[in-house]
Amino acid sequence: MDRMSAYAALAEPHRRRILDLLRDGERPAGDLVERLDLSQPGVSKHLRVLREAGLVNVRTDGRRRLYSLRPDPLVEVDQWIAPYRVYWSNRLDALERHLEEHP
Amino acid sequence: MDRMSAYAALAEPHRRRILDLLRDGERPAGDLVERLDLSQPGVSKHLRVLREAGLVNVRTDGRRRLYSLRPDPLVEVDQWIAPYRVYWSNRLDALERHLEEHP
DNA sequence: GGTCCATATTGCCACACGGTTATGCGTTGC
DNA sequence: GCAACGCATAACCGTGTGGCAATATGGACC
Repeated sequence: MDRMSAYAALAEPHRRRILDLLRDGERPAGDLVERLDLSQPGVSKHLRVLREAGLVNVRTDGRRRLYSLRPDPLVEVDQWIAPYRVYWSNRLDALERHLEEHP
Repeated sequence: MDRMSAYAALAEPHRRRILDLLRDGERPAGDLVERLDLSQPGVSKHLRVLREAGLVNVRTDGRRRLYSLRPDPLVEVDQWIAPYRVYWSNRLDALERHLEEHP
């Protein structure tokens, strides 16, 4: 298994859910297992993918492992989408102009 | 094959490249084949995925098929990322404050 | 040291993905 | 009609993914 891109990491719904949960702050892995309706090893595997994609940080605290968000790769994705934002806002502008001229 | 989510569709680099090319406007499939270093059926398969994910439109023009961008699913992705934008801009603010207070 | 707790890793499996070559199918132009 | 074009689909294949149960690892507590 070689490292997965941020885009590929985001393709999996459970992984997006994990990131959403981490927006509230650092959480131990077990916390995530409780809310994900997925086996513990399943969650652990997804966490590994997110780690390798650079989307999360881990910190060991006693026997727990605390995960937190590391948004850098998301910034990259956001930058990829940015030009499309321009694209669709232009189309909305065009629509508005159309509606103004043909009410 | 059941329908692929926009996120999953974006996981494939060739497909992102196709969308990038379509930002310049409508293009026939063959045009995309030329620039993708991929067999014609390969491109065709990716176009099918993009169609089923709602990311592109097709229009038949004689024996060509013209593809164009349909950004709606990207808007959804953008909306998913939006809260993270807040997240990392807060972190940047915090960094700035830190630097101001400890120059 | 031994036991329990929290998490990671392994082994296994069904299945989907991405690629290729070969083929089908509608359209155009002679 | 028929040959060539443009593209889609079919058939096939190696590889990766995502799920689970079982096991290993490592810290905490007695």
